[in-house]
Amino acid sequence: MTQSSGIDVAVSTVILTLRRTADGSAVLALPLVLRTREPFADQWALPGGWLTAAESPVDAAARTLAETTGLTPSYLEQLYAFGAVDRSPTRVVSIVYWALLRQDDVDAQSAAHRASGRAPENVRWFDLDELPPLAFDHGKIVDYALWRLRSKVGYSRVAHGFLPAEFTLADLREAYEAILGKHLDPANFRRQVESAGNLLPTDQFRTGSHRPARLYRYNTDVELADHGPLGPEETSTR
Amino acid sequence: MTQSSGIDVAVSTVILTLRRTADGSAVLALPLVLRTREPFADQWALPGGWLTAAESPVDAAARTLAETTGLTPSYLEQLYAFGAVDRSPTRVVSIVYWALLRQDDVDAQSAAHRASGRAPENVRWFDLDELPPLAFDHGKIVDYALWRLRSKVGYSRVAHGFLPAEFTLADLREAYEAILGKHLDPANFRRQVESAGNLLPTDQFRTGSHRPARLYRYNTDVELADHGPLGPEETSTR
DNA sequence: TCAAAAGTGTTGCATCTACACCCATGT
DNA sequence: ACATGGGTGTAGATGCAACACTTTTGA
Repeated sequence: MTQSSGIDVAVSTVILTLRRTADGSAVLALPLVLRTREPFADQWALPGGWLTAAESPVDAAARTLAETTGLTPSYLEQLYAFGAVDRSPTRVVSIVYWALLRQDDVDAQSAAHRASGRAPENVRWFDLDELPPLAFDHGKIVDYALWRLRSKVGYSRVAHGFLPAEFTLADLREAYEAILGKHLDPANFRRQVESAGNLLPTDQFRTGSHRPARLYRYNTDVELADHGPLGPEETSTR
Repeated sequence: MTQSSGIDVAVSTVILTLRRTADGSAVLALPLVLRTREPFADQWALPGGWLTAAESPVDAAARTLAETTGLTPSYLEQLYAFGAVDRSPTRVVSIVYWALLRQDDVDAQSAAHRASGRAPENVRWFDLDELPPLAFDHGKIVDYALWRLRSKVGYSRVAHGFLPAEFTLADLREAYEAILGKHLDPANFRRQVESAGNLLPTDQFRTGSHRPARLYRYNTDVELADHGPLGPEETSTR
């Protein structure tokens, strides 16, 4: 016997990464799924699925994320539980997560998909400034995820979730600039992140353009984000 | 036909207020409900109930809050959706809210209950430092609610949710001190809240002790808290 | 007149911002 | 050699913590 009969529980995820554009700049991008059935057939929606009896919401988010992109996120956190009565023709409560993917992971996976010819047909990546109209209340949900990302980038290390293991300060600054949508002073940016103490300088340098830039790693002793007393069971970082 | 069969959706709320202790200081307090049936019979738990098909989660939170305390909250916001498989013997996803009640509202309601003799038998208010062991994962949930309150008091006006319409700066500072658990410099506190521009001075003064203190009101043009792009449908303030 | 809280002034320290400047490399 | 991004130095503005000080009331 169920106590809240007639209410289904779904899990969806706003999956964000940085895409390198043709002109060399970086923009936020996310994958959407083309719906094949009603309601909202033939419209784009966030990846997700029903919560099953045997898995926790965060596991369901990771599972549907893997099914959509073939990848494991570098950051995954609950965003909000949406449950307005009229948000879907049937009564659905959606527990929504937001995730960050590493740029290089996405590139590798895209290349593998192209090579094998087995890329999922109904999944497409969209730049954030070219989003189509979304099914359900998913447009509002994406806005909220971006707001959370922008709020959190100021006081935590979430921006690192977009970058590979080793990166230059210019890479990191570019991620911040793409998230915040404004330019940052390279000199001041350097001092800020250095004094935060989360970065470990390596002996490697990236060459190729002009003066070589030192490569840094994360100090993995420090968590990617402060998630309060909930701990890593509820907010996964890699 | 349900898609996520066997999963029930519950709504619970961490309801916080400031209690005036015998020695004149202020402490955080919250109401708990003594469970009458299994699981966790005879243990204290957060107020709540099942989400019904016809109401949104925030409405359900406001409803169960009214049933428990007879009151309307001055602040109500979603905290987190808890859904670990093993958090209850049956599969339950709990959408948890946190709410603030005005001190004077609680006092008035308590007096009314005492006068009428109809106070709910199985509801009791506990000071935060004297909480009993809680049912389910509700102890962890209370910890998280406190963490959110303490994080949010720094950059928003949530502390005002504890106070009546007119209050002195000492009242407001006392609320901050109870939330943060430390003393604040009265001079610097005054300058901070004055420069924030959220307070409207009145012509009234509170007399009785020593030098009379000016009474202030909230500037209701400014929302109690910045809740991002979700808007007041999802986060209610009064 | 004295204790205590209300309210104001001031100083010093830390941080942020803007921008000038030097460094090292590919072309 | 020079353009370009990497990296350092520094002066001014801003914000905050600490604390001395004045004001106003009740007792």
